[in-house]
Amino acid sequence: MTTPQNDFASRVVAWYHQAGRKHLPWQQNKSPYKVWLSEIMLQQTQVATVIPYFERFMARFPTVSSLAEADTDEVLHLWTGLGYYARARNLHKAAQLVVSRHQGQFPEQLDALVDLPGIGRSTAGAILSLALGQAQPILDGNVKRVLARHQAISGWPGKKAVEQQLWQLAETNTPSEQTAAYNQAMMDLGSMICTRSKPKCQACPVAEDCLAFKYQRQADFPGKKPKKVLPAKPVQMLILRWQQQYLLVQRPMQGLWGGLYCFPEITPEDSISQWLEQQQLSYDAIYELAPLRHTFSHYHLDIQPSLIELSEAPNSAVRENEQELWYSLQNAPKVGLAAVTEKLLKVAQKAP
DNA sequence: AATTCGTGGTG
DNA sequence: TCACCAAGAAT
Repeated sequence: MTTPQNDFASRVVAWYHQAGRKHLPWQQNKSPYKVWLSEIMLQQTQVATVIPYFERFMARFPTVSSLAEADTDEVLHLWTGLGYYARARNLHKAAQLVVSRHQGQFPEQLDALVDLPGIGRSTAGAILSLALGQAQPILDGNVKRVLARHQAISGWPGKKAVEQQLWQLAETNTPSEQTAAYNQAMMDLGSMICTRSKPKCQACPVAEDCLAFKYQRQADFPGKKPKKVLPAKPVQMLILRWQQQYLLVQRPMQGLWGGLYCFPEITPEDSISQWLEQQQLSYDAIYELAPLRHTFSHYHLDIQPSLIELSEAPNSAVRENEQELWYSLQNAPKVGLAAVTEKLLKVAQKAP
């Protein structure tokens, strides 16, 4: 076992062996498949949130080929509540490409990995370094924070120039030996020590030459994203109930909640009774449920849900060319739902 | 290059 | 209650 050639890396690697995380589910019997799946789930998502999803996913799809053969609906079903559903759609496509293009084996070259949907440079670097021991740098949010503070890189990493500087640093700091330990250590340092608030610099192996620590300007790095006032979008959601089943309509694969099954939506100006008439649906009662605000990264969705008790069996599709289904909690079909849809289903179940 | 993609935890 | 944002990639 060779010691990393640069002093920064050797301190980081030594710290990893002493205090790094080694018992996460995707670190056991590491494989490119496990590392890939975990890296995709962990994008913009915290470890504690991911763990149960990862376990369920691995239990159902233990291999890349089993994932490739699955229905997209079932993949989205296992992703329900995790968010950023394009990750699941891309994961599924990439699995099929690994089978068709690479004979079921993960490619071991960076470019071939980046050519798969949902895999960018950092995720590719993580797969190659963590699972295969290749000397590839990574640059996730944790690494960005550690490097930005250590070298006092100013500016928001969302800016291309800042990102390029950080990649340059990542490349020069990443050792050619023990790269897996180094990369894992950098992520652990970022999430456990070099936290965004109240960093534990006393426990940091690279605090002695950290510029942010030297000047006590940890809060200044990395630069913050310019804040904007989120717009609010009002919408009515129609919860159509017939014999304890609820009408859900599949959304287009592109865009928000792509491929998920959601309640029909109308604008706040639209009349529910007119909409029902157009759909040739008759009803016993309409209950206006409590409004709720669901906040995305880029806007607030102000939802006015209405529970509509139908009075006779629905006979036709709500719209042509759209998948629809009648969902019951007792016999739930394996399709993808947004967190809000799940929440409203439970609310409706309790309502009269 | 700046936006678009979710959700739950945290202070 | 609410702003902030976490193991990014695609467009």
